[in-house]
Amino acid sequence: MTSANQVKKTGNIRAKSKVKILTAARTEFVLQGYRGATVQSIADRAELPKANILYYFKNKENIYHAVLEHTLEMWDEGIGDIEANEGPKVAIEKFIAAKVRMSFNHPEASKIYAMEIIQGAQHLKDYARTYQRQWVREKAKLFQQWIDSGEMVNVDPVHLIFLIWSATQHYADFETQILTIMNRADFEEDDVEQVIAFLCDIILRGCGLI
Amino acid sequence: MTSANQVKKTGNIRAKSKVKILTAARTEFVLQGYRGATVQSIADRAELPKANILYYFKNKENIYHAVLEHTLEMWDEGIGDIEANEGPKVAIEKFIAAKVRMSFNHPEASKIYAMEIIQGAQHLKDYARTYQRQWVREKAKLFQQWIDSGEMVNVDPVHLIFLIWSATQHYADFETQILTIMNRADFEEDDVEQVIAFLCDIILRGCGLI
DNA sequence: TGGCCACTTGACTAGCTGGTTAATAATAAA
DNA sequence: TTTATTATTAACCAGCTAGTCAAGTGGCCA
Repeated sequence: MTSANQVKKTGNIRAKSKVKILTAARTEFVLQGYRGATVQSIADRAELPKANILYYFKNKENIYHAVLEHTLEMWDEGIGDIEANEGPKVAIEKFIAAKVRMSFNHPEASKIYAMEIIQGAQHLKDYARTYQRQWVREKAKLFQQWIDSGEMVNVDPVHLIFLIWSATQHYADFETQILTIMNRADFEEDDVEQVIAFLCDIILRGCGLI
Repeated sequence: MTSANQVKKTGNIRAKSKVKILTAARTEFVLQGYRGATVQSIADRAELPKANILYYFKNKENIYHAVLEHTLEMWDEGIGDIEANEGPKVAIEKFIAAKVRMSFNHPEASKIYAMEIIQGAQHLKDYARTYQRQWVREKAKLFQQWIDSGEMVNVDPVHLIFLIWSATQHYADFETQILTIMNRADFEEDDVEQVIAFLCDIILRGCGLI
């Protein structure tokens, strides 16, 4: 009741400020890391006084948790879904395309997630981890069925999932390196589709699906 | 002359202390990031007083640079060499094997490097970047020749290099996630060879080399 | 033995950090 | 308008930060 009223009364200012802060915080955490991003630097980027930041989030860790939670939601959506009834070829194609698009559209989300894992997933909740384990097991079982029925070559399904994750996320996480090597300032529209085409081509052939 | 004398006279203490410090610093930078790793925390891990750390390295940035330089050397060695006269199959096999072994044997080096790139390669020297660009161009040309001579399928050589980098480094950088999903505490001897076999299998087939 | 010089280290400091407070302003409800 | 709630922000603080310094220790060569 109270909270419902609050949403109606003050939801606008609250919601807008929170978005502003979280957007600034996300960038700052990517650029400087958890410890390197200061409340002041987030405030500067959000163009708000520091005390205002701490009015909406009671401390720095809270800001980070909010950013991380949002990131996990995106990861969850972007992971796509490997559906059983489509057969391996279409399923893998869809999966790769979804993950590549995620990487190009939301590189910051991928970067935050990557840094969190690299540093030992200290802030990641247990449920997020066990959830992933279940997801991988479930999808691996699906791949195994396709292998058993001879629809695809015998490759380790779990490592196949790792391969697709790494290859697709790489374009977000290592953006800087890739752009340097390709001698470009930014990615362009075409790049996304080109990467999808390349990865589908080589991985599908690798799975004996071409 | 002076420096040569210094090496003879005091090289042992100096060298030993520096190694001790850099080892502690590498771990601390991976765990906490650049800003999160404090000189005090490095000192504690190295079991030396803080002032002693700053006797050997004049400031924190210097420590980080030394760690980064060492990391780049390893990356350089571990990158293996793609040799022209061996043909694509053997060349790719060797390349994959070298990079996977690097990831399993020196995950911290890979992690430091990854974090540096993700955060925008702020500390990476220009020469390191242009060097990599040249390396990729050179090797891409080699792949292109194999493609032109019909020895392998027509896939984008630059993206192929990215694919191999990402897939191999993933086992170092995302160690935590992979172990969680595989429900294991540590990697074992067999894992290395299994990963090499998996990646060679799928990528070589993807390149039309099996 | 004595003297030189690399090394060691406790004590110190200026500046920044996350976080609090209290006084004020804006907004909305009555 | 009056009143209650939410939002804003300057000023402040205790603790930590990187880095300095100066007084000392210990090894090595003549």
